[in-house]
Amino acid sequence: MQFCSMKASDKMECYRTHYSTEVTTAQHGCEITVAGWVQDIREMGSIAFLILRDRMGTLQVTMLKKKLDPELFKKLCGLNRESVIAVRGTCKPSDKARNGYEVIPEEVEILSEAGTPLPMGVVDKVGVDLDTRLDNRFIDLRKEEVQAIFKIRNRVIEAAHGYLRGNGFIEMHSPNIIGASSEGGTDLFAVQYFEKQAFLSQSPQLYKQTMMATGFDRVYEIAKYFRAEQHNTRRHLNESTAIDLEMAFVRSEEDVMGTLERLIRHIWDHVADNCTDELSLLGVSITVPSLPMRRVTYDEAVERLAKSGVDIKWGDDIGTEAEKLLGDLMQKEGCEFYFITKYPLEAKPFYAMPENGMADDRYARAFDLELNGVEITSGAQRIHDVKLLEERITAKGLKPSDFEGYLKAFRYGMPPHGGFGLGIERIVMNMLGIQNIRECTLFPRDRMRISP
RNA sequence: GCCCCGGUAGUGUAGCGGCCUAUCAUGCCAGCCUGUCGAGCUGGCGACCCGGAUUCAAAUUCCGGCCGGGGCGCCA
Repeated sequence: MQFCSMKASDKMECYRTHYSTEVTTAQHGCEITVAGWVQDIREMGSIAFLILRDRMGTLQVTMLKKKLDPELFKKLCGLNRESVIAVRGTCKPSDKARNGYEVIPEEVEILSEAGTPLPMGVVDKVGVDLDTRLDNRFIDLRKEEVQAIFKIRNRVIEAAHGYLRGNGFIEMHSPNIIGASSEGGTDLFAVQYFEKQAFLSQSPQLYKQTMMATGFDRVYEIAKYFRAEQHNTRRHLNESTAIDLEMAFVRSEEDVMGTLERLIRHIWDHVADNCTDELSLLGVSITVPSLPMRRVTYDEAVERLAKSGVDIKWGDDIGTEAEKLLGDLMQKEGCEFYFITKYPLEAKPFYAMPENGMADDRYARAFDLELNGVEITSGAQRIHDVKLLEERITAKGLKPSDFEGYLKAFRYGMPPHGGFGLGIERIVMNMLGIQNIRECTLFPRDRMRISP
């Protein structure tokens, strides 16, 4: 260890030689420098303990009053909790301390003093409302269980990038500021764009489809969805994130569903392999789904629900309560994940491919992927015939002329294609059993909140 | 858009017409303690969202405002 051979110097040469959990028996007896946030100080008269937290965990700095410079003892014990410090000292093995060692300080540098009282505690033994936590998210995120959610979220996204790039998809970025034409189905946020009115995009749908006319064949985007719906629920955000993809030369929606289920399996696999600490911290065990995932047609779902006493008018979407009930029914059969396929055409957006390619078909080649009764993905084979697309736009009460920029991409060679959008917050929420989706995004945007 | 519910110290709560000079915990401040790790003990600090109204009396009832939570619809 090069740090072992380092001479003690008057000045701290660096703020950190080791993270809390990186210290091994090799460092015992050597000088190390550690840095982080002061989580707690327990002063007991002649001995005091300072718990220092860094991104890997916590460690203990032990101060014996008799053996320590009085100035240094006072300086360390007088710190406010959550101040940021660097401590240079000797690493001493100890079976009484966490991680099997403690740091006997020789020098401390106060890098930032925390004010008091804290707007909320990091390790206090009292509850904190989600709202208070979100108002003070920078402190909330100091909690290891909160960090665990985002470490797992990071792995989810990492897995998606890895799987998709490994399977010929290229990452794209579509504009978030769009002109008037939109896919419909939701309210958009209006923004002033110089002298014009513009909107925040509800999804990259029309752009990723446009990309199918280019020859890239397979694209994906970690996309932002902006939706101006006045919903106020535990599973909706006004700004959300999705893994959105589109693939060309598909024979049917089955090709898309196959990609989706393999992607999901890879994500679950990757999280299971790389997040054991985080999962156990959150008390969650996850099961990598086996393939193929169960397919249930819309008609079957409606029939099953009818048998359980919930009547859905054919053609209507399956409501939240019914969706939950179906989730319970499927779970009894051992299916956490299941597709609902063959939706009524009328229940799906204009770009969904009718089952037999006719504008007045009864069903669409569209599917949702459900996880424990919550929709995490919506997808379909898309219409690639411009005539049919225009008919469907009209049938939805929209004007084809408003979609001219989009339709143009279909007139000069557009292959059959399909795709889906997979909500990242919804994945994390349902994977980890989190009750409120706001916990799954750093700075959530909901009906009331635009800050921080 | 529709329908419920709530706002009491920094944080989380109890109180729901007079017993409130407002409970408890946590936090903060001071003191004691040589092995703490949800440390312990002693003392102290700190709050009824705002504006009207009712009443002898309002944290408590009513009206309005502001802020927030949840459900539905819609969706990821």
